[in-house]
Amino acid sequence: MSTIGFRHHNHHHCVQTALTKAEEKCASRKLQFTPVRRRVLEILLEKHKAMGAYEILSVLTSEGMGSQPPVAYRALDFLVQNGFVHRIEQMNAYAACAHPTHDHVPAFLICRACKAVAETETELTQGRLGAAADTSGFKIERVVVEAEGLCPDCVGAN
Amino acid sequence: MSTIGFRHHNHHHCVQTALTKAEEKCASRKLQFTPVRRRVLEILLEKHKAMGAYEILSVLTSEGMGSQPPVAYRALDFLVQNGFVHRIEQMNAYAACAHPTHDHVPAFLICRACKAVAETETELTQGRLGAAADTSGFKIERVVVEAEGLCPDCVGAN
DNA sequence: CCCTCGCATGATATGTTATTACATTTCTGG
DNA sequence: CCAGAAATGTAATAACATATCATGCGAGGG
Repeated sequence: MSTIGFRHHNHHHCVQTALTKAEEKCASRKLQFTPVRRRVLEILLEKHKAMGAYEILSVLTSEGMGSQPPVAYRALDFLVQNGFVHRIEQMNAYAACAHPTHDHVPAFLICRACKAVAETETELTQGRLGAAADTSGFKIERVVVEAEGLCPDCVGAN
Repeated sequence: MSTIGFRHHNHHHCVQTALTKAEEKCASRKLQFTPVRRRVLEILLEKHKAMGAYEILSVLTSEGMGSQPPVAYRALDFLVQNGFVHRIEQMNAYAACAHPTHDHVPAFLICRACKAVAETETELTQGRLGAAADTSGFKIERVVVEAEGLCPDCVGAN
């Protein structure tokens, strides 16, 4: 899979596509794609950046969709749970999944200058970590892989 | 390097050794290994687990070494900066480094049941992530690799 | 010797992120 | 239509982290 996130593209189109896919996936799994959940995903897709829960909440509030933290956290939990959104641990923030149509182990490239986030993929049990887990008898269920550095634009700009 | 953390060992001995090493390293680099910094490292080494900043602070407080959050955070910053302690992003917690004598990229195995943490190593630019970075022109400076799952003890106990 | 500069600490306040708890409403399947 | 499950509304609070400014203290230069 190729990296997504540091390229220009037809954004309106990709937002619509992703929302439609999410709708279909929820329908087929009998999940409730409620207005708040839908709107939170849409906000993340539109912004195309990692956003904090309170940042998302403030958008919701300005639109009359709830003003208390649990509103945002519940929607985010649902979206993360179902693979539409990933949590970036390093930033305490959330970003729409770049390829939600298939199961995968996400890995991120995070620019420390402009905060852009690109998503790529990795394996659950990579080389050394997987080996270490095997050796010690540890059973890996989830991995967080997040690289911090400078994105192409910011490397140039210093 | 082997995984450390899910094995029994002479704990008093390893604490003392690590403290001595830290002392030496600070001396050689002209860093101030002050009482608070030393004690925070010692607390983490003794506990041999990831601890939150406020958990550490409460120990310090009970010993009369300061009671305000900045006391703990400053000491932790120093210890992290100098490679004596790692921050576990997923847990908002801190753990003493298992092999502080050489520079490395830490990777963690974190038990979701008992919260035990084992540290191993990885490369800055592993397989797919490194490839993705190269392709897109992203310059990786730091990586966070944290696996969550069940440690040998908890796999057995369910 | 003493000054001062850099670093560490003390202390207060505040900012940011996340959860608990409980009442109420809406949806879904039988 | 009803009962139970799922989602939402709302208030309060917990947990994690930083900004700011005052104070102490030790090493090196004058």
